[in-house]
Amino acid sequence: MAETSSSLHSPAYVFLLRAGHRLRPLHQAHAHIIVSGLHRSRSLLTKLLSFACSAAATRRYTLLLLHSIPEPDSFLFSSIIRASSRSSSPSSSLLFYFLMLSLPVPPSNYTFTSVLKSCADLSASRTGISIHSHLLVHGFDQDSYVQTALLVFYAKCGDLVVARKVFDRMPERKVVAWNAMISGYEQNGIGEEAIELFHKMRDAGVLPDSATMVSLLSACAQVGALSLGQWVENYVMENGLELNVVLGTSLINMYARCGHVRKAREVFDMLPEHNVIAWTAMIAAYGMHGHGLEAMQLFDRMRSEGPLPNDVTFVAVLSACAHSGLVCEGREAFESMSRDYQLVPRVEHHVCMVDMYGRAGLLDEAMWFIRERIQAEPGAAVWTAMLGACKMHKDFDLGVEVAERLLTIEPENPSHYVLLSNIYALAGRMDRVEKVRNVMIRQRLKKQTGYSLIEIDNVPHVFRMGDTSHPQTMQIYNYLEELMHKIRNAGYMPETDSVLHELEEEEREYALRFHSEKLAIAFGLMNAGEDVVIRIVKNLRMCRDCHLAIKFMSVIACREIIVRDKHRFHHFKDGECSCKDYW
DNA sequence: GTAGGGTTAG
Repeated sequence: MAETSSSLHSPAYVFLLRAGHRLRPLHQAHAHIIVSGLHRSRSLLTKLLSFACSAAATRRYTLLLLHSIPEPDSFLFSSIIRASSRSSSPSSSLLFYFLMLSLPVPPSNYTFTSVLKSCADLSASRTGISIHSHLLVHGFDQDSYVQTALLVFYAKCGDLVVARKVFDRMPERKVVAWNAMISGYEQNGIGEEAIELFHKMRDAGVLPDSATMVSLLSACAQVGALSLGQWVENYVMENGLELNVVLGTSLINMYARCGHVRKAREVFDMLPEHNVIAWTAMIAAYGMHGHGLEAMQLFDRMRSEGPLPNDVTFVAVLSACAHSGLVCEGREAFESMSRDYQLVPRVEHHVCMVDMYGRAGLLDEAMWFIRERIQAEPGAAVWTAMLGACKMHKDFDLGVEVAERLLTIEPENPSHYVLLSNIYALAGRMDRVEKVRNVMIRQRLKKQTGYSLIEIDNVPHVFRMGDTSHPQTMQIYNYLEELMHKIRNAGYMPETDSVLHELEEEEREYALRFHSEKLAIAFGLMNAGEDVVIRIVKNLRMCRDCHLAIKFMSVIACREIIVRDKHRFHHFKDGECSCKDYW
């Protein structure tokens, strides 16, 4: 095919560049290329095709274009595969890849990085695994770019063991490879591993960059590692890493999830630019701390001076309303979503609405919403929210009905059984409680075990219920006994409801007194400085009894106690909780 | 022309 050096200086090329990713101008540029007699220029056609792929032009058009080119080469295929892998329909790149193989045109290392990225983004695990074997056949398994793409593919598909294998076998690990592995752990909810790998990275003498810090902060947010998060902020400042909107958002999220809403807001105000993700993160931050009014104020400001809210923003807004009892505001936001922003409510939004009505005690409204406003068959998440409401407001009949429906939808989920047995217990149906427990034992369903984490002098300590592994165990239990005695004298009465059947059989003897958050608080009161706020991170929801006990503890110990549970924050102070018992 | 980064319900 004729290639003239002039084709890249031709007016047609300028025309093409100007067209960019817009479809109609691309058609015009195509016409221009033909009219100027440059339709044999491979570089121009490659560029045109790549633009067409990024524009997610109709597949018909791109295929037509492709077929009009005689003997397309490896470079051309790699270009369009890369362009499609970054477009809104990455599956096209798989199509082009298999077309390439069938011709056959030999793939290159560039081909594999792109096509693996598509598999990762599509979670196309079977296809990705077969492509793994292709790249072995073509001898690209030692290419560090291909290896990193492969690692990311396995991590995105959730196979961290294989991802780690790829990582460990890399002869040379640059910062990008470390970042990919750290991010992989974090994205899969294994924040501890992400943090551990970060320490290994430092030991290996690899200098972290901004992307490392973003993933690391997410990991800190996940596990509640405040001191490491603060270290990261320091590092960023001292090493002159630019506080851009991505890094800033990660920092906001870390502070919010580690209990420091005010610091989160400071970072938000510091950012040079605010996109929809940064706004959403800050609204969510207020929401999870029960600061519904602040969340709504910020949302109003966003509507008047910020970017357009997206569906994630509305999840944050509705959740904030739900956790603060802002029913009218929430209802209006829900309507506004489709009316003003043409956003289609998804399951998450429905769940928030049901949760919002439910928490507020408007169980009829919640049921009405499920019946009338949800088009398809409501999923398990919606019923879980409904069940939570029944439990909170002690509507046992409805609760049992809902729980049984949940079990038919997701019979393999142990937490539904726990909820159902709780509802039966609250309703006094002990016979049913035993039945449910037996089903669980027969099916070997085990509920998650709870733990609580507290940092003292930047060192994290983890406690589990009835934990005796800590070196200070004796002192902690003695201290806790004494504390429980004091709060009983102050008027605390154990909420025995909560003892029932949240526990496995052998754990019952520990009952309520030694739930992990109580152990962590006792340990914190013993070891933290006088005026230090006690901060606990718990992986499950708190039970009613702990919630009540901690209110008393905040008075007796004269201390502010902040607990993050599975869903939100509780700030205990002077005998009250910021959630206003609204959780 | 190649690999890695932030927000969301229960």
